Amino acid sequence: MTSHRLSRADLAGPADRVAPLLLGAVLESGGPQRSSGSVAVRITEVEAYGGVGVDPASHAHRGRTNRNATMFGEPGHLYVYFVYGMHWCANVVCGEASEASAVLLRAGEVLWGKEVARERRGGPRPDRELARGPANLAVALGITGDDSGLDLMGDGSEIRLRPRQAGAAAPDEIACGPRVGIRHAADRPWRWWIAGDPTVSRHPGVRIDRPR
DNA sequence: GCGACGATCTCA
DNA sequence: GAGATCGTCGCC
Repeated sequence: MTSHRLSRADLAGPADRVAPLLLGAVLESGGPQRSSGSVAVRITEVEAYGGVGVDPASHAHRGRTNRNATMFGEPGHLYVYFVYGMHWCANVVCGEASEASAVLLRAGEVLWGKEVARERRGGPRPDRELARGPANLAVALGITGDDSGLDLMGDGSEIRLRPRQAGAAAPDEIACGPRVGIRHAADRPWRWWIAGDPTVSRHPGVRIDRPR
């Protein structure tokens, strides 16, 4: 246990180095800690996305646009984008400002605020599924496009990022593999997750589709 | 201005 | 295996 806040400097490294550091970190949304309405998620699965020109799978690959503008800003800010006409996905901006890299938060374990999260997910659901998958994680935390650009490192921020506790998610418990759902640079092993954690969205080689 | 497609999820 | 559903971006 530590009161050390994850610093902006910690996030200023390259996405593929920052990403595994975020495993075990806690993202909290809403009012004061553990007050009603507040939801906290321990991050269990992430993906790194590089910046301009270096990562064909990244939104920033072709340069700055209106949508990805937040990625070009300070590390430690929240980048939220809309996909498939219905889902929001949350990222932590990292790297040096203007580098435009980010870490997609793919899954987490809801630590508190489970009932709020369950309501937002729209009905009865096992705890481990409350924030499993990037779109579901955003729903559980109540994150939408309105939150894009928020400073996650600010004490008074609506959404806050806290470092993982000492000892949690030790390196030998971290697994990595290819990113999910992308076409370009699909072989780059830039997805990290906490090995064996039931809240991770997909495990390699494990079929999660229901059998027909 | 238009059209194709996507860092997904759910149900069958 | 496919549908839901719409903002974004590249290209005409």
